[in-house]
Amino acid sequence: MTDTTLARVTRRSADSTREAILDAALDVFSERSFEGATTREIATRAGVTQPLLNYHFSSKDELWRAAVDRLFATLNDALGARAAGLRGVDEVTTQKLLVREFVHFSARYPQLHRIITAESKIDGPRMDWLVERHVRPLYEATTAAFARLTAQGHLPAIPPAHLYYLLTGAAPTMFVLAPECRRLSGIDPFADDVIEQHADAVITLLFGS
Amino acid sequence: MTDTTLARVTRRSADSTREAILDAALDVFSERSFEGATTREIATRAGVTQPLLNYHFSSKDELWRAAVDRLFATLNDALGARAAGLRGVDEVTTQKLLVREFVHFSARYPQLHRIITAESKIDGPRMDWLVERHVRPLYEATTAAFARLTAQGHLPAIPPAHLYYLLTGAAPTMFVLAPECRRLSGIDPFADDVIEQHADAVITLLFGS
DNA sequence: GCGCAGCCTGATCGTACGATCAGAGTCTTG
DNA sequence: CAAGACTCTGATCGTACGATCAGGCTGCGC
Repeated sequence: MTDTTLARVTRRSADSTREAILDAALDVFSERSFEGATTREIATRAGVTQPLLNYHFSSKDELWRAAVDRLFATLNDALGARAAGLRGVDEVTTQKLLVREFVHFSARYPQLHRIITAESKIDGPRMDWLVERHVRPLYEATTAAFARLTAQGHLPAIPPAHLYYLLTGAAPTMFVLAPECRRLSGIDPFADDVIEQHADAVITLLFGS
Repeated sequence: MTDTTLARVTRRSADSTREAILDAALDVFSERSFEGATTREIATRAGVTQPLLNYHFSSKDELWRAAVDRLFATLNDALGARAAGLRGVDEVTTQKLLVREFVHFSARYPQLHRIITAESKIDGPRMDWLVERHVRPLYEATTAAFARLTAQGHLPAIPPAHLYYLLTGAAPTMFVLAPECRRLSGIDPFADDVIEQHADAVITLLFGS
């Protein structure tokens, strides 16, 4: 038992270091973009030394991919769990609640949209990877649902691709620009009631109620 | 006359160099963010050598400010001219057309939102400058108009600050993520009819028609 | 047409970047 | 308890950054 415990402690220590690095990497990459982020700042925020990043991840590029992978896994878990709990519910209600979940996730992890925005500006290899590996599945599922809802008259007659970019623009921007928002309006976008109000607003805009 | 002409030619040559540098700077800053943009790449795109940037602009920081100043001047000119042409028209129609103008501007200069997004992520000195100098006047004017239209029942009952971030998120995102959009949907967001369709969509969402 | 001011370039400065490497410390295994 | 693997650090590599500086070129004013 002693051995197992100690083994666990050791392994957990290494794993928690990896997690701390990924947390810090996600923050710094989302704040400074890939080129502007420095491995030294990520290391400092994670409370480790800079060469350790190259020990756990072979390069800055791979660290970025690992951080993004984990973020999208969290998103897919959240949306998947929400959808699983709504089995049998009609599609309009389901989609409204999924949009609400998406707004909440955007508030919890504004890094998602910061990173997508930063990378999608240029047609680089990281954008290739990001779009094909993570964004496309979400895009296909979302636009398919939008097309069905529009056909049923539950959404305005707007092409699905446009609706997709209206949603992915409208939902997270207040949280992505949170420092600006606080300064301009005095509102803290991350307050629970503000998040809820924003989700209401997005749903009202899209579904009309 | 010869003297004047020649003097003008000389001066215009220098001015056009400045303009070329500002054009390139706007592109590179918007693509790579401030830290990720290199003065060498800006110089290359402008067709000049790198030290020339420090000749015309004292530092990378000041070059950034000059490029942003010019961009916001263009935006304010566009919105001002549109509003001036609508004197006497009722406010609902005016605001719809201003939103349309804003969508068109976002398509013409996606750099605006790329830069705002990049800088507003962190509370740095450039964000201070950007918000107080350029964003706040637009925010105040927009939210004031939204409050009036909501009171008159022309906009859904959503707090003006939320409406502001819904608009500034929904309108430009398709153009900001243009490379991604092309890849995901095959649609070129910068095609004239797509821009028009997107403007229609934004207005439909906000005003319900 | 000569000198001078304005526009621009090549060379180079100090600094900070990502990455590498040898080795220290720690814990498991035999 | 000795050997070895895993985790982590300090020192340092070559490179690319922003900025500076001395000097060349062009074209106008005297």
